[in-house]
Amino acid sequence: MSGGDGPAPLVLLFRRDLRLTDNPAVAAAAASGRPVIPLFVLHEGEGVRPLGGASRWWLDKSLRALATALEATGARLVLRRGPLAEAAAAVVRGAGAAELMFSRVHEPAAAAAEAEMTRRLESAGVEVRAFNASLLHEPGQVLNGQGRPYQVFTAYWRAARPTLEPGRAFAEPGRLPAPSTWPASEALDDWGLHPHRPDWSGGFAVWTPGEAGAKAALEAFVDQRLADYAARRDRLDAEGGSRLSPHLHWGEIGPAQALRAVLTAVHAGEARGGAAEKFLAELGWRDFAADLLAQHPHLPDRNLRPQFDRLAWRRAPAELAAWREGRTGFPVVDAAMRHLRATGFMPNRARMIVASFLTKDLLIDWREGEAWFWDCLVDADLASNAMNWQWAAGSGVDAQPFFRIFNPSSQAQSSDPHGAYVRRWAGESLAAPIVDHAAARARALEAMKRAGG
DNA sequence: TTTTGAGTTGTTCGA
DNA sequence: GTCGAACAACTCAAA
Repeated sequence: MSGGDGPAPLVLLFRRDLRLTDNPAVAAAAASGRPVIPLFVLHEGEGVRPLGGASRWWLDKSLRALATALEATGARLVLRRGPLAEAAAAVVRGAGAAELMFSRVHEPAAAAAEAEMTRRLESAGVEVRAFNASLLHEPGQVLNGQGRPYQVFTAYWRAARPTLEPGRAFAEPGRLPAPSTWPASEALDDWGLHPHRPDWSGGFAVWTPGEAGAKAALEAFVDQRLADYAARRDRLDAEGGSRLSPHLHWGEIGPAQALRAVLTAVHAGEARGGAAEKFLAELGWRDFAADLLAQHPHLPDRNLRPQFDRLAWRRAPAELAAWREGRTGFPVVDAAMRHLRATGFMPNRARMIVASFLTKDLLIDWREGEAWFWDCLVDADLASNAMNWQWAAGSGVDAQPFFRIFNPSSQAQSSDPHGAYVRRWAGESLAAPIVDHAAARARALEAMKRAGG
């Protein structure tokens, strides 16, 4: 504590929790009685994968929304770049802060950076408190009878689901006491998060990043689509998904808030338990992916099943480019890939179709697809993206039988029976098919049999 | 330790 | 057109 003019300030470090409502770190900071200095660090350091383009676009808007919301509390959002530990320590030191609070990011590299930051601050006599604002269950929390982490979702969820309760939301902050002087902040415009030359983000206007947009999205989902969720989420022509994934990724809304909203709707008789359970299981998949990534730090870049290391993936740059750009000649694949580029999003069912097409029909390494999704998706999430690509390729822990290869035509027939989705996103000029599905299927089966044998 | 049942999302073929 | 079986083998989780 410095001087005689009140308590030393507290640094409130925002991570993947860009919200004020139901945020444990924000609530704790507000209750501390200390002046609060909100900080966001754009973490650039070793082992940390740079954000993809769509994620950068989203973060730009979300930080602006957070800064505005903080202004209403009398606070300012301080922006810094650099390795997390250095940037946070510099702000703490400069402000003479006595405490730092943050909500954990559970990815291995991020967790390591947080541990380094914590070590450093604590050795300088600064109190550090960490919270969970982004998962219903943190990695390592759900264990089987042997005390070991689960490797398959169904068993994981059987154990995790019964422990979920609506719980109480953390209080919103009122006015946050301001420090006598504010640390210098970088200018968001200087970070260049919004794309330029070219600005490809015109179609992203369908999104409203930030806490207000997240709350509106949750409300619209619960009111309008939850009741039919289980059936319609697999329809490409119905927009039956929750569309919450990017908001959840950046923590503009927490999974606990979604859980409460959904259970409340069921309780009020606005939706059946079955639809709610289907959605809750999707929240469970987020937790499960984070758990798997913590268990297997190489999930994003190494086959979980080692026999896949022997698989003879094809190097086919022209076909990879055709896939990326939606020029494969398979209407549903091309529609989905164009949808992705235009809006930064693709429905879950479409993701499975294009992932199966890349890894089976084209026999191209799933890591190529993972990288493209990482760059293009507004909800790009290291754990979920990697887990799902490995699942689609068959190289993951919770693997499907390798002969389970999607047929683009029958998938289109069941998920887009009237062709509305295809017309919307790939209405004009479809190329001739770049592969024959039956032959490609046989090729993939043969290659996978050889690698697995 | 051994056994047993099961595993997000599928496709094809033949009766 | 509809239906059920076959498509491999393996790993995981629990009893």
